[in-house]
Amino acid sequence: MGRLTIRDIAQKAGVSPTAVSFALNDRPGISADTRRRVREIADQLGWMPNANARSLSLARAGAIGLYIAREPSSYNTERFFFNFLVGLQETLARDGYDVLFHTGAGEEAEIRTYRKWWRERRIAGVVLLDPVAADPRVRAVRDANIPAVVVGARAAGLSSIDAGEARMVRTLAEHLRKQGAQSLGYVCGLKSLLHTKERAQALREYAQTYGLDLVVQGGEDVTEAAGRAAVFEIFRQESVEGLIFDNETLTFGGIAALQTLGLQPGREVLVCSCEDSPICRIASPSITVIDRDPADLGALAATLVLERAAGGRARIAYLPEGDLVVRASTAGR
Amino acid sequence: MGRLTIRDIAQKAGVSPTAVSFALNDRPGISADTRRRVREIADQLGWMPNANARSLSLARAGAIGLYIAREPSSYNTERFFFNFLVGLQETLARDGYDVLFHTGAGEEAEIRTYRKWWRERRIAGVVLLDPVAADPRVRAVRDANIPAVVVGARAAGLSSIDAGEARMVRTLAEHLRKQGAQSLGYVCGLKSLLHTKERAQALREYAQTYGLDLVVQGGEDVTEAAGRAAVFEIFRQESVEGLIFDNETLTFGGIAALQTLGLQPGREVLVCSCEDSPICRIASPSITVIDRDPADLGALAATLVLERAAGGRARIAYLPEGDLVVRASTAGR
DNA sequence: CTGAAAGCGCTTACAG
DNA sequence: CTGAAAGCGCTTACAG
Repeated sequence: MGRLTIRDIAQKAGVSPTAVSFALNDRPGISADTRRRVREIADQLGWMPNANARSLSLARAGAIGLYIAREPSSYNTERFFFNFLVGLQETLARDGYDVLFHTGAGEEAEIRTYRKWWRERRIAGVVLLDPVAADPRVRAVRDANIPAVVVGARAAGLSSIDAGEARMVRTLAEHLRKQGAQSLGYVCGLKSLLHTKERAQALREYAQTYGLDLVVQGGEDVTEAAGRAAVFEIFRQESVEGLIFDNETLTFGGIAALQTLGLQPGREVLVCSCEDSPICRIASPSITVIDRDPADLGALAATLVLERAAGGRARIAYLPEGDLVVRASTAGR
Repeated sequence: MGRLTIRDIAQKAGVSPTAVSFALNDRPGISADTRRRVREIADQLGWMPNANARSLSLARAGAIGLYIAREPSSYNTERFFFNFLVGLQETLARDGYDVLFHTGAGEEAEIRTYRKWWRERRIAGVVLLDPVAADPRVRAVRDANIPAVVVGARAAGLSSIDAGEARMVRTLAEHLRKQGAQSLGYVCGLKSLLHTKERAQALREYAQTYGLDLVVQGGEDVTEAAGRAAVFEIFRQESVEGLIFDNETLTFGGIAALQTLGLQPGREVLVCSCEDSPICRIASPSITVIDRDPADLGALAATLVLERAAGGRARIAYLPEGDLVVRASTAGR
């Protein structure tokens, strides 16, 4: 049974390969009886269509590309990427698509990879993560006509997901203010990322509206060392009463810094994170967060990119707002 | 240029498609001049071989399957799976292979998926994670003749990786004993997993050799709640001086429990984890661990499965021993 | 309702 | 050194 093909089934059923193909693909023009017989034989023999032959005939690529162009240090702790990948994969699978997943060095390699995948007819589209200003990837995929969805930024001609960054940090800032913080610090991860800029901008507007002080720090890295350094830097200049961190890794670095400075997180300085993770529940103090499952974002990205690959118009989708989960780190002053 | 093929290049170069194929694949029988001209035209036109046509012709599957059959709760915090995946992918890529990655429900679905992938000629082999006793997957892949590597257990006829579990927990136990612990607790994750059994067995032997007390707890789950519950259970029965946790998630749950019990981790009770993660560095107390990068394990798995897929004999590989990283959580009694 | 034939884009013996 | 032909395993107009 090494090389089981449609011909073998045809022979055994006493019909032509064409008939087998039609029967197995539920196309009209086959008698119910023949259809059933063919099906039974195929099942019994354990036949499954050769994926390459099928894709070649149909001129259909069976995967969506996902390329993560970050240093390992920046996804070591964050649960984001893996959960995103899982959500993406599971939703793609419902339509019979797989994810073609690579990690590697920056932008140029990423663009080269997309082009290669596309020309080799391996992908039906791509999902772009971590958009930056004037993102060269956007132009590259548009020029190459690769269906794409951008996660977290709009781009003319491509589908995109608005993850509600501004709204999210506003929710956190509002919470901190109501808990008594009159001055805020925002510790960001990579300032080249658009979502970082959006968050900073939204916080500036919020601070202005309510007459709060705001200082923005960090932006070079997403390690805990970066979080720690940012907090030291903030408190070298002035004393803030509430801190917002881009993710859990930065948050834990920041908390360590506060403790070194002799400031009690959760009372003297309120702390919250834009990214949840189980570790935020069990840390002490436990961390106030916005609860969004990256898998939902991945699922939404899957839906959008498949729509686009199927010829649908580019559109913007909105990620539902996450819940504010209040924990000990913002217990109050 | 929508559908660029070998014929187009042939036409432009004034040779036959055969010649193009030979030139591009570095096969003998083509003049150096023709070869160069064909290459130039292909590059200039941006031609890349259609992956499906190529695989179909060569009867070569271009991917290795990886299926993770765990609940999301058990990979949320652990960095293991994602880092393993990255290491696997990067090493496979060097030989032009991709990883076909799925997550999903248990055993039966996993086996069904392997069979399907194999019959569809999508994979050249599989990597089996989380082996259990009398693992039905081992039999399934062996019966189906699917080249496979088992990560963490030996299986006749399949390649496997010995990750040195026994040695690792012995190193930790030795460290705890030297820091003054006379009684040990081992908090395991899923007791169905073989590596859990190996660790427990090695610890029992070690305890016997040195006349230490040993209690084994947990085994139902790998959440922080499970870690907490296990520690409460241990101290309800007796008082141990050193604790070994299967991973960082359990560790943090256990630390929370110790604090609730009024026991100071790192002094009254020494704590260490079999799995490192950046969070272990910045927690307080920071956690003593064995430092092994799951990406290395993934890379080794890639090497083994490709060897096997290429017709090599099944063999056992040994993961190099990780370093003991001593931190505050075992400062001493 | 069914079959013979061509095609998807490659690779590879087989003649020249 | 080079080309015409067959084949990989499917799908799909096109005749009957």
